[in-house]
Amino acid sequence: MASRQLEKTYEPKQVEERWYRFWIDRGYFHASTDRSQTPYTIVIPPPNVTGSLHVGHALNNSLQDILIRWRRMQGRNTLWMPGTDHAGIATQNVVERQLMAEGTSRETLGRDAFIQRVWDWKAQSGGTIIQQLKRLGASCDWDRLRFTMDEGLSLAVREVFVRLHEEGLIYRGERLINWCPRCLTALSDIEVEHEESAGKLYHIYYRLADDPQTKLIVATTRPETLLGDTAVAVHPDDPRYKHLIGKQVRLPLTQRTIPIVGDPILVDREFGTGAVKITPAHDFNDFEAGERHGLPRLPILDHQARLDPVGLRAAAVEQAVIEAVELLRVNQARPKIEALLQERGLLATVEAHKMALGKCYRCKTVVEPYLSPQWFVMIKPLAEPAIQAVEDGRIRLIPEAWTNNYLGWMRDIKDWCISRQIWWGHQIPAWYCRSCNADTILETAHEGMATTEAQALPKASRQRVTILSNAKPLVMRTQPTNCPACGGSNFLQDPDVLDTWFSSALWPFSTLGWPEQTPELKTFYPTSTLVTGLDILFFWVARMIMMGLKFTGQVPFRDVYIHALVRDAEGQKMSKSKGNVIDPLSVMDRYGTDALRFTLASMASPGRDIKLAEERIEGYRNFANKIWNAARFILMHIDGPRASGPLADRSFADRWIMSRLNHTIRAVSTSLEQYRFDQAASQLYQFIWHEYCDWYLELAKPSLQDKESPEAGRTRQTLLESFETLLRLLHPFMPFLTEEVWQTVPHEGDSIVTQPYPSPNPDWESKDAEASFACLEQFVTTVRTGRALLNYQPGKKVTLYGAAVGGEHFARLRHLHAYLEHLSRGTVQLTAIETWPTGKVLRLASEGISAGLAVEGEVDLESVLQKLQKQHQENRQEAKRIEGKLGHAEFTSKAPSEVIHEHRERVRILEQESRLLASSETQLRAMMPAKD
RNA sequence: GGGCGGAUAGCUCAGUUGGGAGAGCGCUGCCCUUACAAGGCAGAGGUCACAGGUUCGAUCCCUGUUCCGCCUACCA
Repeated sequence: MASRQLEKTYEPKQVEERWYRFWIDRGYFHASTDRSQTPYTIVIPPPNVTGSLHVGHALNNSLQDILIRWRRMQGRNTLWMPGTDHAGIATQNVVERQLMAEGTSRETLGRDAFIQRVWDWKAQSGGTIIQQLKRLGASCDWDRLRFTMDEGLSLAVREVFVRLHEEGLIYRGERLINWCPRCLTALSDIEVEHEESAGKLYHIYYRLADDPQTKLIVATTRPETLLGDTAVAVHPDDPRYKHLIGKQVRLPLTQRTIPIVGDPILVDREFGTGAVKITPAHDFNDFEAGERHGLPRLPILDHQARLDPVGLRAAAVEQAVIEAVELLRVNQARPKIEALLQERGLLATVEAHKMALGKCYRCKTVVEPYLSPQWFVMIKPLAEPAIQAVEDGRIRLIPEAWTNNYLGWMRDIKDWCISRQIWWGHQIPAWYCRSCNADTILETAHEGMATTEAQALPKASRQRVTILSNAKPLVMRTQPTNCPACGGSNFLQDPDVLDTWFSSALWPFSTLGWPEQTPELKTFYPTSTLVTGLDILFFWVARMIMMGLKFTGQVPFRDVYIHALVRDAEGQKMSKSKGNVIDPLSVMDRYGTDALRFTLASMASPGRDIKLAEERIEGYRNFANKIWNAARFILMHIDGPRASGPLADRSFADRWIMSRLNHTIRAVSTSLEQYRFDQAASQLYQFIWHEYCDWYLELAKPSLQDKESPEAGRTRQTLLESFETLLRLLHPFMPFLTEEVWQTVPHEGDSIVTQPYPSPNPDWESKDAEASFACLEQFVTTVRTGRALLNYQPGKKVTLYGAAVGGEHFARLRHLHAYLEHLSRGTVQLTAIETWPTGKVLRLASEGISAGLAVEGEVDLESVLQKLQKQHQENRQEAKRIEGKLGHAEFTSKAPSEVIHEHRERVRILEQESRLLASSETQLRAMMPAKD
């Protein structure tokens, strides 16, 4: 029966969807707790449910899929746990935009209806990225798909919250936190991005209260906040100012006087004027300085970062000033304040000043330090074991260079603000008894509410609830029925939700059923490897380690592979606004999924960002096509008997390719074990294209094409055996192509997905065949160079001569005589150089192998001669260099003997080549018409 | 300010017990040779950023300099 024939080019689109469905239908990706094989587990970094696949996802998930498919083929019980993240702020924004387009708002809908809207949205659009991951070939166990807001995961969140609270590791308090005045919520420290920007440094006069002639100059970048100053600090050892400590200054634009305090921590004597204003309600350092000196906090900004009239009045700001700046945003108020100071002659100088501005990582709005009651995780006790786990190697970061980064951050970690003033997310499981907290729960819709805490709530919210920091929460797994203090049953649940990363931190065990001790948890936890980008090392990885250790007593994963960031071809970060985004979906459409995956793998070098250019993808598309065509060739020649038998009985070509295949299997396996996806990819590429296709298939042709050949049966056997094996070796990288091709060639089993991954076989190794190949390659390449020089047509039969330095190489050439004639397309005479004709032969040499080509017809002898001369010159230079080294007594006495021997051998070969080239030149000259 | 990484062919990057500088893409020439023009064959192209040091010998190890990234930080 004739084998199936393939189309001339590989068309990925036609095969990808078909095979993916086949794999899913057969349940190949499903992990089971019943299997006895060693588990291998990866939990996916859950993409935002609002997300759609970008090239960073493509990289991240391609690498995970390579690992998972590799381990699955190795026979491990593999689980790749998929899922998505509810992405609090991002998702809420998406749905709010929809509402806005409909002319409504979440406030109009109310909390419950709004949350229902988000769920509706998720049901309709939240599966986008999951479908896209499937297109990428991701072999996740989709039966186990999880979402951070699922019931089970939410249960885990409440459990963790309650337990941490019971241990005193979660607390509520009024602190300065980072506040985004656009998202109207608190952010954790790491959600603030610092960006250098040009600002101004204002020097302002503060007059002494009892001696207005004496002025202190205070430097600030934020003059508008002076309205909330409660002190001025100088260094206690500063001779310029220390006598002023304890005195009062008049605070400009207000009716207040404030003290001068000495503070060695806050004040840097070298900077500015050496005198600094203290605004405890609007600056982190000042907050701490305020604590040290017992200063009051006067908030003067509202939740939208506008100058708040209530706060300004409370700060005794002059009425005229209030009228000038009230309800202006900070950046609008600043010039007004500057002008007012100028008018009154209180502005000394203004100079340009570079500073790092904190911005919201989601919306890039400048964040404000903002005083409000929030929930925090006391992090030091959790960080300590997480540091230990990495220090003692229970968790390995790869590349290792990130370890110090991690440790440094963990050792200096600050308490984690986990409450967010949004609706979409895990609402904090804390309830307040209304009767016991009658004084601390404020429920007015009053616009100009005076307290700072009231301002923490979105202004637009009609049902304003403010829970003061001294309210008494009941933290419980479920809503309490009766107040333990008063027996009352009227409760208010804390309106805040948790930071999305709080639930993500539980991902490796919450997805496996924790807090239940499920079979899944017992089988698959701790997980094996986490694959992630550096950008969420602190957001996610560090927190998973802390929570995993705290609640399971085990590390959540053993290896953390940190991959690079994908940039555009110019090295710019990809962003929609720059328009330099490479869309992986479009890439898959045009070049095929396998080409994209292989490209990303090949560029995943450790410690370096990936600059992705489309030409690279095209190159690997061509690679896929090359394999496709190799398959076509094989299918054309496969019909006929196959003779299996010991490798020793097979041809030189067969033994050589099996030896190289074995070498490649070993190399690829080692690379994968070390997470060197780039190396593995290039080893595969090199072997398949430049050894298997370029040489082996050519070497195999004579026996395949000759019906009489006694070799044919054995060659067909090797051809198939090697090809089927390399398909399996390649499968984790190019799953679709390999399945498609594998199904057309003879094989055992239903799918390549579940076939064993190749392992090295020492019987395949043949040093002898590899040594022979080196001789063959030298000879053939040299002949080809000569043919190109002489401008011979590729098909032209040529008379050739061959020789070698050393009997061993010469014997190998003799043994390979038929191959030499086939590949160099000519008749080859292997005899000592001395016996070659003395005229009309172009003599060339390389690495001790010599080749002669009969010169016939019209030939541009001049250019051939030039080429020879150049080569000869290089030869002499190299020989001189090496002889120079050998001439130094220090070298010959100190260098290892192998090195010296190697040098001598090289000189010997160079000498031989030199003689050959010289005689070749002489001959060429003799053939050329004499000049003049 | 602190920390980390990088600088190798036109471009993107490999390159460990220190000993003849590599790949892919691009470029040049020849070729539609019955698997593949998304291809074949051949070729050109490098003071391995700079300056010192260690060594018989340095792209590799050490020191310093310059430039470029990234992370991190409260210099008002």
